[in-house]
Amino acid sequence: MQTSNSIDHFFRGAFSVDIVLISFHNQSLKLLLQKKKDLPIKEEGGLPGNLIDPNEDTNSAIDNLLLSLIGRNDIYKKQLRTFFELNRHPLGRIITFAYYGLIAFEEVKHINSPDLKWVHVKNPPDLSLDHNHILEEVFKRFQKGLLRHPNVFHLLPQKFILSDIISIYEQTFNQKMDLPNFRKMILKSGLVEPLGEFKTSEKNFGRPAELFRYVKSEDKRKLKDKITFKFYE
Amino acid sequence: MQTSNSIDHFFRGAFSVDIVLISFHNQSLKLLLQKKKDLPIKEEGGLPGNLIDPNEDTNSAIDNLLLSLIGRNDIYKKQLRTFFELNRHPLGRIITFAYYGLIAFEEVKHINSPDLKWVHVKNPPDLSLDHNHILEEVFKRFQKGLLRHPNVFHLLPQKFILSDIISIYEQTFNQKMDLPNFRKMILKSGLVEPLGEFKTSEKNFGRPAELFRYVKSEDKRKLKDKITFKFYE
DNA sequence: TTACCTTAGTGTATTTTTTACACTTAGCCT
DNA sequence: AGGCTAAGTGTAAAAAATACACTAAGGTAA
Repeated sequence: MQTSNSIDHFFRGAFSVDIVLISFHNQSLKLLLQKKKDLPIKEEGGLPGNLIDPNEDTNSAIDNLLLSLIGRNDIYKKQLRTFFELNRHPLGRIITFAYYGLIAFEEVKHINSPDLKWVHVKNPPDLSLDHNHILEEVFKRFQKGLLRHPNVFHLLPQKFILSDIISIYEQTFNQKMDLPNFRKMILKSGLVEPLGEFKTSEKNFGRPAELFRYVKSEDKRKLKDKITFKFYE
Repeated sequence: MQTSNSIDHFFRGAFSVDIVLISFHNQSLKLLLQKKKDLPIKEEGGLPGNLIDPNEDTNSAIDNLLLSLIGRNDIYKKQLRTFFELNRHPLGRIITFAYYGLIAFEEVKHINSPDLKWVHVKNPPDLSLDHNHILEEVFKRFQKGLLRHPNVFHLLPQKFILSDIISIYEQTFNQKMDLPNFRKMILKSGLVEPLGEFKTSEKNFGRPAELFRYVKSEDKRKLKDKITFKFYE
């Protein structure tokens, strides 16, 4: 601790928010990237982000960022951790709050800015600053989230088919799942409800799949410790 | 984003580290508190902490803090999250990195500073700033850690008895555990090894318990998804 | 010495959950 | 009609979690 006349010395840091926005489209997990012109950065851009005004609340900073990106901020989002390495930013000591957000692609498919681009989450280009590192870390948390919480549903439209869920899990964890057993599990969990409507696949073959909707459980607490997907191999 | 001539505006924040240091002594979970004189604070003190120099790495800040508190920094510790509410600190915008550390009591029982005090972790006094809130959050993470990782062992001496483990879990989760089944579980996990030595309880009655030691598993990865203690009632 | 209290530790039968995998169904295509 | 594909059902076996009776090793007190 310092005496009060040197205390100003400590107030020389800045904050930012960055978001890993994930969506699911065409059977693949997407990530939103943004080109930035006003920083010494790589061509491809990086994670969307903004500096935070010292008088601005962090939550309002992420809300404003989302608003500017996709026109809304009522999506599923979560602050994951802070990146604070001393030299992560060329402008000085900037620590960043990394968020991730999940959104159904149909909600954002209209956005059309030359600065924004969806890429496959599993092989992103070189990103600016330490954003590849941030992405990596956040992706791990995304994985954990999928294992312990009913987060998939934020990536799916209102009406979805069970094999979309399976597809997301298989992609996220790079593993094949056993269809019959997954089905029983998800059905037994009470998280989904069949709608009696069916949908033929885009490829136009195979048995049409039934559509389901997500049922929010009254008892989230129980859920958290109950949902434990397990994979083999 | 701002133009470069106004960028200084953003560099007005400070950082600190705070630690929730937990130990286990006399069948109860303890927490280390520190009295601070140089801040507008409550009598009882708060979590031990320090401001971080803008040029100092966060990890080195926590290491130095630990060194000053207990004379060593090679203990189990983990950065949990950042607390960043706008008005959490009267001196200005200070965000804090909250760590927790686990240590066997015998390693720290010698420390004897008038500023430091161990209290029962479950009913702490009023702490300065938002430290009660931080403690609450960190304690939740401590609980999760106990469920998913072999963290108990950091609270125990080299040689311990199985009922100490049980005691820690029962206290942490406020629940009675089934001794016989717990035993099978922990034994099957391969995390402990019997030493053939025995210890009569302090109360001097009941069958003497066997001493065990912790065996670090080669395969931590498997552990993480394997250990899932469950409680009843 | 014996009866009895306390805590440590074992054994086992039952229930529940997980896993493996064969089989059926519903569509389209040729 | 036969074959392909993907959706969906059924079931049996294996593994894990749970309940709980019982044995063991001390101490204390009559």
